[in-house]
Amino acid sequence: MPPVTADPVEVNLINALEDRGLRRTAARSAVTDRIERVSDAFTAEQLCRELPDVGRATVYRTIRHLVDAGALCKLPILDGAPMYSIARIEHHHHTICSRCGAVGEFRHSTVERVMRSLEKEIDGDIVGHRMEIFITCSSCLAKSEINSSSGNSSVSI
Amino acid sequence: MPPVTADPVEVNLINALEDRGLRRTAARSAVTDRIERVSDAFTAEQLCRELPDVGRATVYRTIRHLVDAGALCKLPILDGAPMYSIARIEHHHHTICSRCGAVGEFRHSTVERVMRSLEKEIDGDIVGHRMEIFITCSSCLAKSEINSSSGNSSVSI
DNA sequence: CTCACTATTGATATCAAGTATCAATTAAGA
DNA sequence: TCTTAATTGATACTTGATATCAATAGTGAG
Repeated sequence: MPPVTADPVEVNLINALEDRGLRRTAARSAVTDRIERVSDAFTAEQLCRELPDVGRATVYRTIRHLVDAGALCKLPILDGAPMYSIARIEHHHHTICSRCGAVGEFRHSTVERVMRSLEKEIDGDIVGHRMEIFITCSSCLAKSEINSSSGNSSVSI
Repeated sequence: MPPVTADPVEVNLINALEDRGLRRTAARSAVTDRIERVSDAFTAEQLCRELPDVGRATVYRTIRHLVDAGALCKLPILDGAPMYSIARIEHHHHTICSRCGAVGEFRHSTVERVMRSLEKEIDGDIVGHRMEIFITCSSCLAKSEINSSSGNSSVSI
């Protein structure tokens, strides 16, 4: 079964910054290039470690610009540093693997229908919503099957 | 229109701690009593300020025990300190007023149905989900109506 | 191309939330 | 009451993130 996807948009983070009137600089390009190469969600500290020649302040500032531009999603992580992922599709929700932390995006019309039906029941005006689905992703499932068939039970949650 | 509610369970935080084999102490009672009196969501720092005679470490520890016991929900706030609210109903989602921060709980069977239909499409096993609805609550709506008709705009966000 | 001006950078200091430490205290069962 | 282990809280520390500000580097005008 394929992962749930929907209308991926072209990702060009440095352009997203220029569209907001920000200059194209070496430091910003280094940050956006790196983010585009990371397939998973990442933390700010992680980026700082991978870009030792870019100052911490610049990494944090660039991330903030990208979130403001809507090019990055800040994921509502409960513990530890917040994580970010590229917003590849317009309005979407996230799947988060509770074992490896891999983040996926999905869009589902039923979620939007739920919102409309809730509108009648909620005591106030709905201005937005957010949904995360916690999963064990297929590669983690595969790993644990290998481990359990070999008698090795080293899966940590 | 009434707020959405569902089967409120009796809340007794100190008992929730005792059920987990933790002692009933003056400091813990002070913390749980305070939490039970707070109607809204709160932060750890807020509790510390309101309980100057209880050590910070104890406040943080007690909150963690309550979350572990399932008696408190840790809300996934994107910016600033995480907030906590009493888990009054079994499995539920949250409404968060984006103006005043008031947190409500709701349960909706359609959300559960969405999960079941997504199960077929997601690339992995679903192990949990979370949903937050951002609203402007009825009292904030009322305030802004009063202000716009009287010209007084003292609403603070 | 050069100049002038402003945005940007990044080392550093600082802030804020939260945790670890550990000696003193206290709850609770024998 | 006594004993023992749990609990407390002052303090130091860790971590994530922001503020400051002098030095640097884009960019548009001339």
